[in-house]
Amino acid sequence: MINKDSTRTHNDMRNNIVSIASNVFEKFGFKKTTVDDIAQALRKGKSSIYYYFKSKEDIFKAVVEKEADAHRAEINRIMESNLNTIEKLKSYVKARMLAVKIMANYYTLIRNNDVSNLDLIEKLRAKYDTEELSIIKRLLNEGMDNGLFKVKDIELSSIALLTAMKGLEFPLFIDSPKADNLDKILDDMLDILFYGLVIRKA
Amino acid sequence: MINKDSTRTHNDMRNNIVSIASNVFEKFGFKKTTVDDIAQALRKGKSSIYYYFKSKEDIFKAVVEKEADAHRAEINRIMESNLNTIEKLKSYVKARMLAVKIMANYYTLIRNNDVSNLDLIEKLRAKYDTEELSIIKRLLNEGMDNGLFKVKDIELSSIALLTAMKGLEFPLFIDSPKADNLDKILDDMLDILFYGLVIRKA
DNA sequence: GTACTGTTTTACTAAAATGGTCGAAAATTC
DNA sequence: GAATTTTCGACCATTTTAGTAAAACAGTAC
Repeated sequence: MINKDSTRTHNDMRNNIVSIASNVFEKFGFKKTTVDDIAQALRKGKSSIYYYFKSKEDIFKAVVEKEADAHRAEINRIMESNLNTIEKLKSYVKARMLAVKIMANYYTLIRNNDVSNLDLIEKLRAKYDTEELSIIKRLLNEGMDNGLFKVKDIELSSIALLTAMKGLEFPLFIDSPKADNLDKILDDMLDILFYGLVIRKA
Repeated sequence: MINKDSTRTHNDMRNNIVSIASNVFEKFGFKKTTVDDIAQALRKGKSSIYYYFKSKEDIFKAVVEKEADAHRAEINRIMESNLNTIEKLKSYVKARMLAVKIMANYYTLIRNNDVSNLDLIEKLRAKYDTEELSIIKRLLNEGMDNGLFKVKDIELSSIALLTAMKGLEFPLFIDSPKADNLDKILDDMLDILFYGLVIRKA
């Protein structure tokens, strides 16, 4: 029978590996990082890693998930705020674009788009895209409920919005604007985007 | 017969490769950079690289040499200035410590000190150390000539000074101080170092 | 001292990756 | 059109890497 202390230290070790692996992956990227690199940073043997994780990909997913958690916390803060739905959607889009920085490892993998990692990219994309669509739908539904939005097909509009944000990723990859510039860029583009969504009030 | 234009474009291509390779080596380090990485950055096939360079190590040496040239230009500017020899030596030491940044690839190789690269490190170390000793000796000789220095054994003092500067590299590796802080740190340490060298004037 | 558990390490394997070469094709020059 | 230069695909030998199994180690309980 596993005692609770050993479970706790097991999880402590897993968290330690994830934390250190995050730094190593950020430095070298998924492909160029070896499990031995991570082991050396931990001052352990490579095989020890496999005691805690199934594979290199398993470690990487845990790293991305930890980063995603930080991003989710930010999204939840926005969703539960007292902002009207337009402001919520604006804040959400900003936070989502900043995810490029918070979820650094995930976006680096996507940016490099190395053909050898397509399988992993697709797995992760599917997972996080589903989450994003869910959030966008909640916001569009909330807007429909309170009369701020008029959307004929929430499903299609959600997909369109997500696709638009993904289109914005590329310039962000290339040229990291300062935070205030990012705000201005997004404000301008969101005002244009909303023009077709918001009911005009006299 | 090679015409001069083809020699020029050949050299242009070599310079282009060195320039692009410099960025790739800086990003990934010598070991993790593959020749294919460099080729992809150049949008050429890997084999094309071998038309211009003998080996991966050959490319890296050319990269380091290009960085060293920038450093040499700075050193020559100091040596040919009208400063007195004490000020020259101070300026030299500062410039040399800044070489950690200018010769980024060389120092990154040394910092990582991966056992698999020891042969390459030793080759490069021998080359650039010899240059440095030569410069330090010139300065000490100049100081002896104009009475500003009193050095019993120029050879030993040169080696001691070079060793001291190498000792300073490590803290610089770890924590990149801002330029003005670096100036202050070096001024303080140089004043202490010179205390035993400069003839006291009444 | 023995038994057990959790963790780490050593030795190993199969597959993938890499440095580098060769010959042929393409592009360029004269 | 021929000569030269440049490029690339296919290939090879070697090295590296992800991952595994078994052994060893450290700590704990009795």
